[in-house]
Amino acid sequence: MGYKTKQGERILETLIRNEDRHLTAEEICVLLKEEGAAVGTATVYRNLEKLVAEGTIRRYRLDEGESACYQYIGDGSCHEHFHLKCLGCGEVIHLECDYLDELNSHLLEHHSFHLDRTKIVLYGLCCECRNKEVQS
Amino acid sequence: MGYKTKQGERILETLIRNEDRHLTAEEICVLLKEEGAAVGTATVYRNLEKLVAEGTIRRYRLDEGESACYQYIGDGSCHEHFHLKCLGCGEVIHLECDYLDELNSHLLEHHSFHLDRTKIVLYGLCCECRNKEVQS
DNA sequence: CTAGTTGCAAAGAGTTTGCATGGCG
DNA sequence: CGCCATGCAAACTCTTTGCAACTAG
Repeated sequence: MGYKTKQGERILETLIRNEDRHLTAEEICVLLKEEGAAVGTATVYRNLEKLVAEGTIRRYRLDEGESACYQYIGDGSCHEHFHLKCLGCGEVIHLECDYLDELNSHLLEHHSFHLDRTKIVLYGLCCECRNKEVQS
Repeated sequence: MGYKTKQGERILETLIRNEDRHLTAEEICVLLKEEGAAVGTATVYRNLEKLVAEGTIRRYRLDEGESACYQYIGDGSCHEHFHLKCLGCGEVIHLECDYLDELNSHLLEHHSFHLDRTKIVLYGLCCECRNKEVQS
């Protein structure tokens, strides 16, 4: 079970080519259509689901009401990172930081919880938006 | 702007009465209906939106595809906490822990990011599910 | 009286599913 | 050839919106 199809390959290619970004299902559809090789929405979702299950890509939702985002994980460990989403300007900061290890250790030692480092999204205010808010 | 209505009061009461849980909009509808004082879905959503904007309740989404949850914040600072959601059994662990301060400091000092402590949801595996996975 | 609020039903976004057709192995 | 994948459209879930009736102040 698991045939190799043109559509499936093209979807994965697109994710790999954009591994520094996070794409929504619809963005993937649009990209594929622009390349002249449109793939049905349902097919995109079904392939994404498989890739997530395999562990090839990660999936997370950046905010309420927004659509889910997908990102190629790659083989390295360098892709474990925080996402910091600013509630002011909406910017998403990708952050690769060793502090993750500390957080991980703390949760493990004190709360017996094994953190999944691929899905972390924290909310707050970035520097600029924080300043604006303080001033007003 | 801002009348006091029976419906609005009842919605807030329900949230306060369940401040240790997180309720979805639909659960609130059902609870109100069971009390014999049904409130329209749209009204529930509109009131929740206001309460979130006021900062009276918090709102977060525990997982993809699931509906948003709402919880009364109260007046104390003791309600700032992590949510740890186990990807194995689905259990949500509410955790009040001083470590939050450290995380906060780190993000502020090293990344100029001011954390919103009301919206934190981390994913991973709880102790039991971790053990199961290691064994298999 | 007048502006904010309600409730219904319809619209909307994002995602999933049923089913006939098509393609991989 | 058999099974899996595709694509379309319809279904579905959660949430928002339009609008007329209602109600708090």
